[in-house]
Amino acid sequence: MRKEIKKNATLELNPNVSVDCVIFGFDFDKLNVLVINRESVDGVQWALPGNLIYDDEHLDQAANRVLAELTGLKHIYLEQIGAFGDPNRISKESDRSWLQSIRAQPEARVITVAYFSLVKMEDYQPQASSFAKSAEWIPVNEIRELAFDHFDILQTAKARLKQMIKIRPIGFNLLPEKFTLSQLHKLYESILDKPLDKRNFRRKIQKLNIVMSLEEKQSGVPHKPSQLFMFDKEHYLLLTQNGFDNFGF
Amino acid sequence: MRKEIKKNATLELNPNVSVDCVIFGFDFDKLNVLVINRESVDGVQWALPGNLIYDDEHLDQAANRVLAELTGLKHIYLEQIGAFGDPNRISKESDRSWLQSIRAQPEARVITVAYFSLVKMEDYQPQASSFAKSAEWIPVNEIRELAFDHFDILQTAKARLKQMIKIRPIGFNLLPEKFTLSQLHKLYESILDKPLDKRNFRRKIQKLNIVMSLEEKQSGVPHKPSQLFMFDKEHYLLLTQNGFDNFGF
DNA sequence: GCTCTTTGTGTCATTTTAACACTTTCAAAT
DNA sequence: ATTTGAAAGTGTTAAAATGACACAAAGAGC
Repeated sequence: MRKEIKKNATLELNPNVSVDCVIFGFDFDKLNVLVINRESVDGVQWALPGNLIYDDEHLDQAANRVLAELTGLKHIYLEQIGAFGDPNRISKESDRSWLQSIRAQPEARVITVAYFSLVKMEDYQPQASSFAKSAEWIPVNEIRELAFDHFDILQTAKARLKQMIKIRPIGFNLLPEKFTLSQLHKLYESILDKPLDKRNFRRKIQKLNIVMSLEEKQSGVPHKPSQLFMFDKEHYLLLTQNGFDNFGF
Repeated sequence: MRKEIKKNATLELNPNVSVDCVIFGFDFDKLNVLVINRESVDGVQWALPGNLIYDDEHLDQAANRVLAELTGLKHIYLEQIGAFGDPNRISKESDRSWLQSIRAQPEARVITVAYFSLVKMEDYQPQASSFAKSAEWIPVNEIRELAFDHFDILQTAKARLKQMIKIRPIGFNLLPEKFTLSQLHKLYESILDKPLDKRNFRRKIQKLNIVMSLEEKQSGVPHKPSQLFMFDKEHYLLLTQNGFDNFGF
């Protein structure tokens, strides 16, 4: 027997299963990811927010709890990416020594279940929170290395996001409630990682009827102020009822 | 400490992590799934082939091993669907009692990592193998219940398959090397669960250049014999190099 | 040679796509 | 007041893709 059977396992960590979260944000220019940093011998090392689950906890709940504990972000919809479980995932020495310092069983085989989400960066400024020292937005394209297998997880998350945005209007989660078509345009270009013709993009979005234009314009900008739009959830739901699941980008 | 730390964990099962496999087959008429059956108090109960992983084993390897052990199927490409881990997944009494009979720690919290694959049914006839008594093809649409959370897993696998076939030519894995366009057509209809116009379907497939027609026809059929085709991998790879990832169904 | 069954094929009207450039509006600077 | 810079906003056209639709051809079995 490898572990004792407890009838009441509440509040007991499961040493074999963790969750990690890939949180994307958009600064109107490029995609960012929320990472936490830890000190290591050779400087700062970034990691995705993640930790072991409790034995009686739903995976989805665990992801939400861990994210909140490490970054303060609460009540966001996390979607599962998949499980990552290379038995040799702890290959770097810095990972090993860090685990020694935080885990009761640093040598245990861990498989991790990864989640991703898209949030409005304006809603979450790590600088302003009590977690300021540990959580940080980093442009996705600048990341070269992360702890454990987190870099792999990030790549998978990017690919999944790219796939998903062609199928569901998740992009709107990255923008404020009121946004301009240019912002939306830039967002799609960032995620799909290719240029999209401005006029064709606008035409397509407007034809789909998934945005509604407000009576309001940008102000204070040193150029022609843009019309503001909102995501039109109702029209989108109508679309899906006819089996719509392809935005055609 | 919940379990002892072993330096050499080889051949030791990890009580918290299992894998389950959803294997789809196509009988030229409808989709089928490979299930194993177990005896229970109230008759026969079907389950997906699955079991605990070893502590030092890659998840993907574990899935292949378990599948081979339970069904004899080897060397097939399994793609991960995701992790399923409701702490209450063992809700049915029959599940509980079955676990008692096969697991060292029947009460342990298990999260399972699900995989799916598509195979040619002709390549695998459970009746003919030594596993005949336990493995069986069942039409997907006739399945109403499975052990544990396997029914959920199956639904997720179906949805994933539907998504995937619009993006990658995985359907060909379900057909023999030489097939007719009608078979391919029926396959797409089965997976997408909607009728597709025959002529438009054929036009699209042929325009994409992903099938090549052979010099060979069906024979022995009591009607006009059909041209045989093969999947044209080379042309498909060319397509992907231009970023092609949408078959437009 | 008749019947049954499935294969295989073409057109047309409509919609969608991709490519492409110039004017408008505002704030800031002069 | 005028200029400048910067992004917003807008339309046409040719080519391609889509969806709807019906009948002749080929073989096996009787």
